[in-house]
Amino acid sequence: MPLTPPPPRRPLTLRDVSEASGVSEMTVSRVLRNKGDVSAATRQRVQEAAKRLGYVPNKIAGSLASSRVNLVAVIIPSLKNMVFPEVLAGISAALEGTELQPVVGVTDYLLEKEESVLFEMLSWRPSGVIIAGLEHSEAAQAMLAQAGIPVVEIMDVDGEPIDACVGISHRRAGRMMAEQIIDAGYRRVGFLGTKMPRDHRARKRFEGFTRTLAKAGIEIADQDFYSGGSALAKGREMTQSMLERTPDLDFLYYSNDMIGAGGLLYLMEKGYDIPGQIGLAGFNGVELLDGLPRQLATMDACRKEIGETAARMIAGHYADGPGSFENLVELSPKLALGDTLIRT
Amino acid sequence: MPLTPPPPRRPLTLRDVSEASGVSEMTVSRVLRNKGDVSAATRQRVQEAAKRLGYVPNKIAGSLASSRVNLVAVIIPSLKNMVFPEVLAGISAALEGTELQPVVGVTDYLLEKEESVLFEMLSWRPSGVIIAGLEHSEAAQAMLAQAGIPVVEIMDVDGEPIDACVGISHRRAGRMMAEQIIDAGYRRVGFLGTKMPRDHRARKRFEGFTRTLAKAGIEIADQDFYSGGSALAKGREMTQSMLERTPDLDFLYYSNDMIGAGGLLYLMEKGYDIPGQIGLAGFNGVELLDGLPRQLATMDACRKEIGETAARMIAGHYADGPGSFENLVELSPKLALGDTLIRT
DNA sequence: TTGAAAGCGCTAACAT
DNA sequence: ATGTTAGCGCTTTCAA
Repeated sequence: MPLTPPPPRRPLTLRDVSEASGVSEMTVSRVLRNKGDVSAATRQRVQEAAKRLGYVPNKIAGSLASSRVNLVAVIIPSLKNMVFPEVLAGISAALEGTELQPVVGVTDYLLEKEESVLFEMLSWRPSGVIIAGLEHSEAAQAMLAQAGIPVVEIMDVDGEPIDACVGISHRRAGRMMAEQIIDAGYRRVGFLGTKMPRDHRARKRFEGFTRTLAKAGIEIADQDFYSGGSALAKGREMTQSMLERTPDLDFLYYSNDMIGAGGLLYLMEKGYDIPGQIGLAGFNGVELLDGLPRQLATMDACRKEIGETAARMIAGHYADGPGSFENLVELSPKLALGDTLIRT
Repeated sequence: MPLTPPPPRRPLTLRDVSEASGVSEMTVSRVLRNKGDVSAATRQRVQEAAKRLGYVPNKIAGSLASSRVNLVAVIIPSLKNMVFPEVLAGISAALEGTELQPVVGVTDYLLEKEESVLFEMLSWRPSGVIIAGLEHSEAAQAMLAQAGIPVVEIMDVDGEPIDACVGISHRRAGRMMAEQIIDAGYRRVGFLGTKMPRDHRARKRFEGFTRTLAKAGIEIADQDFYSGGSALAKGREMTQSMLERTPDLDFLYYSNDMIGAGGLLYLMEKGYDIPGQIGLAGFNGVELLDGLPRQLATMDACRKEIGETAARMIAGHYADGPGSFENLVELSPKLALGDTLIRT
């Protein structure tokens, strides 16, 4: 009895579907892409054959032939910092319904790695690039400028974008928080942050913050920077040691909510009166922390909106032509006073 | 005065580098890939020309010609659950130094989306697939089986893998926790979890947990499931309402550490004696929570190790041939008693 | 050590 | 509505 031949180890091609359906490769291609006019009868035969065989189109070949790659390169520093998955969610949401798909590359906050990841991604000839920050190596800037595709730099607007840009001003965010703190009457302010020379956004917030305090005649009374380890635990430790060193502080500004939460938990345990005796604020507005005993004052960095806007810029470039959108969008971080910063 | 010609809008090709360096395309290709013998002099001229022009190779064309795509498709349910970025970190680490690169697809815990993401990724002809879970649609299973590339299903080993598999047994994890709780003398146990019919791993833990309790003659005294919202806040709310409903509970088992942390914070505020009056445990061992006032009992799901092992399986397949590795690896979740489960 | 020819699997453009 | 032809930019293979 004749056996059915074993399934081929070689991936199927359009030709296989063409032969199985008795229709030319070109028409099969049309059906599979819903392009051009194909009679309902032919369409059905082709679809049936493709499904029966389990045909998966080869996008490598398709992209080469059409010189269109429906990928958007998204380059971010990390996935462990909740901020970036949220930006990504915004990007995915905005790309939903278009042909475009995000592809993520991670730099670990390393400029050299950013460069190599960028090179790698550009070699796939994506339709656009969304990249975190405005600071890149010269080579990276050259690549982006030469790529001939829309480039959106996100998260930060304090600098010179290569092409388009959407984000918040971190200098302004630092300034806004400083103003709140001053208005609320705090005077002995400590700063706790990350030891990340590469985190330009944190640096800019710090600068905006200290300058605004300085204008009001206030100097940072103490500061400390950590690296590595669990942020919650670090916030705890740093808060403890800072208050031992400088007991008369009446406000602590944390460069992210996670270490702020650690500080909050520590101070509550120690019986500090918050925000009377000491006020607290973080940065980012991570929903993750909503269930803390007190709601930490913070500032929302508009992460989802940034992702959505950036993605719409790229999609718009192809749908409505270049220049169909504002190419420099500054969003306004929203202040949330929570329970740890006295209302003015 | 003659102007230098404007930079071409068209991306550069090998041909451009060939012309600029006066060397054949083939030799340029050899230099750029470090393949075959090229004289040092030629090599240098080519590299110089490529760098000067800012040439970025076209991997689309390269992959089509060589029919090798150095991409590993990684398909996971979400990026917001810290677990998956950690698995990813393990994958990236293990792929470092190989030619292979991970590319991530997200399913949002939806089987249909998993299917479409898988189809999309397979159409790029990756060198391997790493996919979370053992439960897939029939079509997805067929695609994976037909793809002709190594497939590693991760996170879970309770089921039938298509090809290779690495993870923990969630049934066993549930059982282990139940045994600890029983040994510690707790008898009135409540369960708090996520309302995710698609989260098979949480379901299996729950099953292993309840069955083991049942064997010891203990029935779950109360249970509740949430969906959406901040996990910390939900843990808080659910704990409160459960204890109002069933005040005599002496243990709460949470399906993840985040809601467990919410519960812990709530109970500490209310002045419960933990773990004397009531014991607590979560699941996952998220480092994120290391700074809590008490260390929550939990179980490490070996996330990084899972990622590393899966990636090594794919890399090994190409480096040392198929069958060069164990294709079914069960890791042992490590129990961490913390401060919320009495030691026996 | 270098080059020339052929073709990867598909689609744009042009027939019919 | 369907088919044919000619590449897309690279790498494989073979020849020099």
